[in-house]
Amino acid sequence: MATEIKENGVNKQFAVPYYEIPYEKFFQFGMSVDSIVFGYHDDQLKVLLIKRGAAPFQGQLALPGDLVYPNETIEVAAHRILKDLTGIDEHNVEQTKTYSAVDRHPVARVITTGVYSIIDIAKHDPHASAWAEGVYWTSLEDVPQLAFDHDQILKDAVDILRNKVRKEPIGFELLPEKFTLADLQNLYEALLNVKFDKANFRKRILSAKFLKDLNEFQEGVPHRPARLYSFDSDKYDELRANGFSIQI
Amino acid sequence: MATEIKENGVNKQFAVPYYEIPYEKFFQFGMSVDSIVFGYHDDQLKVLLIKRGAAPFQGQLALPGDLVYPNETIEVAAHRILKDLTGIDEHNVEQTKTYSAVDRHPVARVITTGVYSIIDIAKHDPHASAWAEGVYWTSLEDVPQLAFDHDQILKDAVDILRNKVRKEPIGFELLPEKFTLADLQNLYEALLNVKFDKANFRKRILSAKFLKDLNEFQEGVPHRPARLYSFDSDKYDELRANGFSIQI
DNA sequence: AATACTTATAGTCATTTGTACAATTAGTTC
DNA sequence: GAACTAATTGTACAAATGACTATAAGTATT
Repeated sequence: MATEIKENGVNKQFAVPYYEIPYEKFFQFGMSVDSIVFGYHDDQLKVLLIKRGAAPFQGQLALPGDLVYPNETIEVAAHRILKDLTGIDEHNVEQTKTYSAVDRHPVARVITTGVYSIIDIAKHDPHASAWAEGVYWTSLEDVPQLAFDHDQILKDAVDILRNKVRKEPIGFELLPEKFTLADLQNLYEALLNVKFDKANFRKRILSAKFLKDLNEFQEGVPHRPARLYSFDSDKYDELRANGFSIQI
Repeated sequence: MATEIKENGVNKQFAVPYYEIPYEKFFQFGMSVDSIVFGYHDDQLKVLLIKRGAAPFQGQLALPGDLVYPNETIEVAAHRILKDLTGIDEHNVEQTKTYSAVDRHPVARVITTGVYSIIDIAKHDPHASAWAEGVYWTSLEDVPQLAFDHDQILKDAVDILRNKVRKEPIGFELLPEKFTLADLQNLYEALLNVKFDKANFRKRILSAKFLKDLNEFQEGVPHRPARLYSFDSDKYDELRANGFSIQI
């Protein structure tokens, strides 16, 4: 290891020789994370927006997001921030893209990473807290102009979600433990904003073999009760390990 | 717009009320970019590595990357840095992921975004400059342990590249203006590390209709000369606009 | 208790796509 | 001209897709 030159406890040798810009300037970025939380309920796909209660863009709708703490990863920050602003706790996030336009934040140089997740609206009860003045589940077609570059961030996230959904079982956590094929079809139709033929959807899903037939049936419906299934994640992992991938 | 509280020219109202951590601490991130440059030549897929001539990880192989300037986007920085370190100028980059583990950089808090591109090895002549002590085209299977978390960054990039390649025409800039179907097949085989049946590959590609038949033929080959094609980007854009997507 | 109504599920069938492989073609080299 | 190499075309069967019909199993209505 080469000799280390330390200043304020920070080794700067690796950067110094090649830049004319003062060293400190390289370490003045703010990092933020913006969550695209998709929600599903009653066959509808929505996105969670907050009303900003602080400048900039005070009063305007935005994706829930904020600055990353110095000792956090993006993913940890996403979890904390979403909980702070909306009370929503549990969610598995995945990155979309990182946005670094120099003027994307009107106040400081802030680079942001988008992360998305899908949750069951019925299982969560968001409420505005911290500097959020309101939280709203909004249908995609009703989303108004958002703060910052959040329009673009949301658009990109929708694209990524729809691509993902077609390639692997996603969103089983959005259905009850036991669900019917019609439930599953409704979920996919809401996520993708398309309609499938019922008979063919059934064939395709069943041929993928990651559903467990529970040999139970719906009750209390005013028509022929449907068969209940559950998601067989062991089977799915096994299929996946063998390089298998479905196509919806 | 709410009243703005400025300090050192920076509006801090939006952050201050909710954090116990001093404001400045949120703006001490370093941002870097690491380029995964895939190269193609002689039916081989390689990745461009540099030997680090500065701490940390001095002497070790790494992806070419460095800190983003305060006035640059990630993409602009990627271009500049790759040129500085290797002399490679033109390349279209796309993001892979952003890495934010708190200790991923041993010296400072640096978040990095991966970007990848594919270039024709024959058309570029990389040479080490700035703090790079060497530049190497390395076959994927020969890549040693890399600096930082670059092993993971490279692995993720390969996955993303391979996914991408299967879904849209990519890498036509890696072939000469006029190429044969065998050339194209070799390219895909190198990128994906698989083998295709020649007859079936031909049928699939031609049915996608984004190749222009030039009605010209190879010359000087010791066997039946192959028909030459070029990539018809007008046709491709048209197909793409109609929601069309190929599957290799 | 028969009929209407609703949704689930099964089956049919023509079409397209995928895959393996054989056959033919068009050049060069010996 | 025969042998060789690789390009290209063709063929045959399997599998997947998609539109559609038929039947089943419940409840609600009369």
